[in-house]
Amino acid sequence: MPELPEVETVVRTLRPALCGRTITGVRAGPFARRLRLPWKPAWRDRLASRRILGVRRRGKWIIVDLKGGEALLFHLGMTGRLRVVLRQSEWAKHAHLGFALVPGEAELRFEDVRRFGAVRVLPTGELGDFFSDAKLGLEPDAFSSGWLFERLRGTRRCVKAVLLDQRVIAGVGNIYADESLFEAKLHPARLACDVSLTEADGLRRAIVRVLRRAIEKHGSTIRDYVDGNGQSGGYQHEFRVYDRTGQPCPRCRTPIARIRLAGRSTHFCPQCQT
DNA sequence: GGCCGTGTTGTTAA
DNA sequence: TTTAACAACACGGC
Repeated sequence: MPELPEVETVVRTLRPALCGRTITGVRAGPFARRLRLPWKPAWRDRLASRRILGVRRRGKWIIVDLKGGEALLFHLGMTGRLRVVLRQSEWAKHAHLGFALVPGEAELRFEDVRRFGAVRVLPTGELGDFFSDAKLGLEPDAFSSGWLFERLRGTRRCVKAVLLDQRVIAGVGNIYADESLFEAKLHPARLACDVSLTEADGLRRAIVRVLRRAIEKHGSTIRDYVDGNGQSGGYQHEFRVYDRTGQPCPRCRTPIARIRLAGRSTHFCPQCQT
């Protein structure tokens, strides 16, 4: 499930394959179907002959910056994949779009089994408005403990629900919310407004630490996720609570519990997370 | 073989 | 206004 570490890994693996190349055409895969946001035919012309200047990430969005003031944006949703393959290679079953690249024989393919992903083209100058219209929150390494404390203090939601809210922190999803709360020894169902400044400080550090480790392991592959080269991640082997229901807590050996919170499966140690 | 769980985001309802 | 619930989607596992 692509969250910040997976998206960051995709960006890092795509960068050397895309930077400096030129998009020569866009084609639909043989099994292409309507995505959450339908592809607009006019976008093809806005991409044609554009040289790729860079690839970057904002939250869970992937931004491909193009010469001439256009940007190609991807969101992987739950099962989206973005990878570079040879143009003549067979289309995956749920491949929706292919972006041909020169020089060379490569093609950037967008695949998405469940079609919760999104592709769009925007003028680079409108990116700021786009993200502010979406009320996208701060990157996890860009806020202070005091800021997090204030954001938590102002709401009566569970602390985990706040972590998952992209309008507060951009990029954290279900897996890393659970792992960060374990690292911070915070119970996921704690009311956000009851989290102290000291606890908020620990939580901020935990989030940054967990995400950094996950990026070092190239993200987590549960089922669908692969990086821009089609490689799986390794952080699923480092999970301490996520998907470890009933297994001993790595700190105190108490069996990991699982509850439903904010509509999501939530894993935690009932002994050492309080 | 039908049903459930899976997680992200946008929409709807309370 | 804030918060929770739900729909969208396909597939693996039981």
